[in-house]
Amino acid sequence: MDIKLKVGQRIKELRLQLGLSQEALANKADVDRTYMTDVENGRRNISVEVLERIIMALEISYADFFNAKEFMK
Amino acid sequence: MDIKLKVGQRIKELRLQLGLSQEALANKADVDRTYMTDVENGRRNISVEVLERIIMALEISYADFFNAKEFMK
DNA sequence: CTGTAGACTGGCGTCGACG
DNA sequence: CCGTCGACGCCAGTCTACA
Repeated sequence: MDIKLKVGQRIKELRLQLGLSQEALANKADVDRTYMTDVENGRRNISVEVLERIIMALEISYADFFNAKEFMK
Repeated sequence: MDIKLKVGQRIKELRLQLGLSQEALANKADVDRTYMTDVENGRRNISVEVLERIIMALEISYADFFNAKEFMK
Protein backbone atom coordinates (compact mmCIF):
# COMPACT_ATOMS: atom_id res chain seq x y z
CA MET A 1 0.00 0.00 0.00
CA ASP A 2 1.00 3.59 -0.60
CA ILE A 3 3.36 4.98 2.02
CA LYS A 4 1.41 8.24 2.07
CA LEU A 5 -1.75 6.38 3.06
CA LYS A 6 0.06 4.40 5.74
CA VAL A 7 1.49 7.56 7.27
CA GLY A 8 -1.86 9.31 7.13
CA GLN A 9 -3.68 6.46 8.80
CA ARG A 10 -1.05 6.19 11.53
CA ILE A 11 -1.35 9.92 12.25
CA LYS A 12 -5.13 9.71 12.45
CA GLU A 13 -4.95 6.66 14.71
CA LEU A 14 -2.61 8.41 17.16
CA ARG A 15 -4.50 11.70 16.94
CA LEU A 16 -7.76 10.03 17.95
CA GLN A 17 -6.02 8.28 20.84
CA LEU A 18 -5.09 11.73 22.11
CA GLY A 19 -8.62 12.99 21.58
CA LEU A 20 -7.49 15.85 19.36
CA SER A 21 -9.27 17.39 16.38
CA GLN A 22 -7.40 17.76 13.08
CA GLU A 23 -7.31 21.48 13.70
CA ALA A 24 -5.91 21.13 17.21
CA LEU A 25 -3.17 18.78 16.00
CA ALA A 26 -2.39 21.03 13.06
CA ASN A 27 -1.95 24.01 15.40
CA LYS A 28 0.20 21.99 17.78
CA ALA A 29 2.42 20.85 14.91
CA ASP A 30 2.39 24.31 13.33
CA VAL A 31 1.06 23.21 9.94
CA ASP A 32 -1.96 24.36 8.00
CA ARG A 33 -5.28 22.76 8.93
CA THR A 34 -6.26 21.96 5.34
CA TYR A 35 -2.85 20.41 4.74
CA MET A 36 -3.40 18.17 7.79
CA THR A 37 -6.62 16.91 6.18
CA ASP A 38 -4.77 16.02 2.98
CA VAL A 39 -1.96 14.29 4.86
CA GLU A 40 -4.32 12.11 6.89
CA ASN A 41 -6.09 11.09 3.70
CA GLY A 42 -2.81 10.10 2.03
CA ARG A 43 -2.99 12.82 -0.60
CA ARG A 44 0.30 14.61 0.19
CA ASN A 45 3.91 13.50 -0.09
CA ILE A 46 5.04 14.93 3.25
CA SER A 47 8.64 15.86 4.04
CA VAL A 48 10.57 14.56 7.04
CA GLU A 49 10.73 17.98 8.72
CA VAL A 50 6.97 18.48 8.72
CA LEU A 51 6.46 14.84 9.64
CA GLU A 52 8.77 15.34 12.61
CA ARG A 53 6.68 18.27 13.86
CA ILE A 54 3.50 16.19 13.57
CA ILE A 55 5.13 13.23 15.32
CA MET A 56 6.27 15.45 18.19
CA ALA A 57 2.77 16.92 18.44
CA LEU A 58 1.53 13.34 18.75
CA GLU A 59 3.85 12.93 21.74
CA ILE A 60 5.66 9.92 20.36
CA SER A 61 9.16 9.17 19.05
CA TYR A 62 10.06 8.66 15.40
CA ALA A 63 10.97 5.05 16.25
CA ASP A 64 7.63 4.37 17.91
CA PHE A 65 5.66 6.11 15.19
CA PHE A 66 7.04 3.61 12.66
CA ASN A 67 6.91 0.72 15.10
CA ALA A 68 3.52 -0.40 13.80
CA LYS A 69 2.60 -3.37 11.65
CA GLU A 70 2.02 -1.32 8.48
CA PHE A 71 5.71 -0.40 8.45
CA MET A 72 7.14 -3.82 9.30
CA LYS A 73 7.97 -4.73 5.68
CA MET B 1 19.88 17.20 16.29
CA ASP B 2 18.39 17.94 12.91
CA ILE B 3 16.18 15.17 11.57
CA LYS B 4 17.71 15.60 8.10
CA LEU B 5 21.16 14.86 9.52
CA LYS B 6 19.92 11.84 11.44
CA VAL B 7 18.30 10.39 8.34
CA GLY B 8 21.38 11.07 6.25
CA GLN B 9 23.68 9.42 8.74
CA ARG B 10 21.42 6.39 9.04
CA ILE B 11 21.36 6.00 5.26
CA LYS B 12 25.14 6.23 5.05
CA GLU B 13 25.56 3.73 7.88
CA LEU B 14 23.31 1.16 6.18
CA ARG B 15 24.78 1.84 2.73
CA LEU B 16 28.30 1.12 3.96
CA GLN B 17 27.11 -2.08 5.61
CA LEU B 18 25.91 -3.20 2.19
CA GLY B 19 29.21 -2.16 0.61
CA LEU B 20 27.51 0.11 -1.91
CA SER B 21 28.76 3.40 -3.36
CA GLN B 22 26.50 6.47 -3.24
CA GLU B 23 26.03 6.14 -6.97
CA ALA B 24 25.09 2.47 -6.76
CA LEU B 25 22.53 3.16 -4.05
CA ALA B 26 21.17 6.15 -5.95
CA ASN B 27 20.65 4.00 -9.03
CA LYS B 28 19.02 1.24 -7.03
CA ALA B 29 16.65 3.73 -5.39
CA ASP B 30 16.10 5.55 -8.68
CA VAL B 31 17.17 8.98 -7.42
CA ASP B 32 19.80 11.34 -8.73
CA ARG B 33 23.38 10.69 -7.59
CA THR B 34 24.04 14.31 -6.60
CA TYR B 35 20.82 14.39 -4.63
CA MET B 36 21.93 11.27 -2.75
CA THR B 37 25.07 13.16 -1.70
CA ASP B 38 23.00 16.04 -0.34
CA VAL B 39 20.64 13.70 1.51
CA GLU B 40 23.47 11.82 3.24
CA ASN B 41 24.95 15.12 4.33
CA GLY B 42 21.64 16.30 5.80
CA ARG B 43 21.21 19.13 3.31
CA ARG B 44 17.83 18.11 1.85
CA ASN B 45 14.39 17.84 3.40
CA ILE B 46 13.47 14.53 1.79
CA SER B 47 9.88 13.38 1.19
CA VAL B 48 8.47 10.08 2.42
CA GLU B 49 8.09 8.68 -1.10
CA VAL B 50 11.74 9.17 -2.01
CA LEU B 51 12.79 8.04 1.46
CA GLU B 52 10.77 4.85 0.94
CA ARG B 53 12.63 4.09 -2.29
CA ILE B 54 15.98 4.59 -0.55
CA ILE B 55 14.91 2.44 2.40
CA MET B 56 13.83 -0.36 0.06
CA ALA B 57 17.15 -0.09 -1.79
CA LEU B 58 18.83 -0.53 1.59
CA GLU B 59 16.91 -3.78 1.98
CA ILE B 60 15.33 -2.87 5.29
CA SER B 61 11.82 -2.06 6.54
CA TYR B 62 10.60 1.43 7.46
CA ALA B 63 10.23 0.21 11.05
CA ASP B 64 13.79 -1.10 11.22
CA PHE B 65 15.22 1.98 9.53
CA PHE B 66 13.87 4.13 12.37
CA ASN B 67 14.60 1.49 15.00
CA ALA B 68 17.94 3.11 15.85
CA LYS B 69 18.99 5.12 18.89
CA GLU B 70 18.97 8.49 17.06
CA PHE B 71 15.22 8.13 16.56
CA MET B 72 14.33 6.88 20.04
CA LYS B 73 13.38 10.38 21.26
C1' DC C 1 -15.05 19.87 12.70
C1' DT C 2 -13.74 18.09 8.26
C1' DG C 3 -13.21 18.31 3.18
C1' DT C 4 -12.42 20.56 -1.24
C1' DA C 5 -10.94 24.06 -4.47
C1' DG C 6 -7.93 27.63 -6.27
C1' DA C 7 -3.96 30.61 -6.18
C1' DC C 8 0.58 31.37 -4.69
C1' DT C 9 5.88 30.93 -3.16
C1' DG C 10 9.79 28.29 -1.96
C1' DG C 11 12.30 24.32 -2.24
C1' DC C 12 12.44 19.27 -3.72
C1' DG C 13 14.49 16.44 -7.05
C1' DT C 14 16.78 16.20 -11.83
C1' DC C 15 20.51 16.96 -14.80
C1' DG C 16 25.19 18.29 -16.97
C1' DA C 17 29.71 19.68 -15.89
C1' DC C 18 33.93 20.07 -13.28
C1' DG C 19 37.39 19.06 -9.67
C1' DC D 1 33.88 7.82 -6.00
C1' DC D 2 32.32 11.90 -3.82
C1' DG D 3 31.15 16.94 -3.49
C1' DT D 4 29.55 21.27 -5.45
C1' DC D 5 27.48 24.50 -8.72
C1' DG D 6 23.80 26.42 -11.63
C1' DA D 7 19.58 25.91 -14.11
C1' DC D 8 14.97 24.31 -14.12
C1' DG D 9 10.07 22.10 -13.65
C1' DC D 10 6.94 20.70 -10.49
C1' DC D 11 4.90 19.99 -6.13
C1' DA D 12 5.07 20.76 -0.89
C1' DG D 13 2.95 23.68 2.24
C1' DT D 14 0.15 28.15 3.03
C1' DC D 15 -3.99 30.69 2.91
C1' DT D 16 -8.90 32.19 1.91
C1' DA D 17 -13.41 30.76 1.15
C1' DC D 18 -17.44 27.71 0.89
C1' DA D 19 -20.13 23.77 2.08
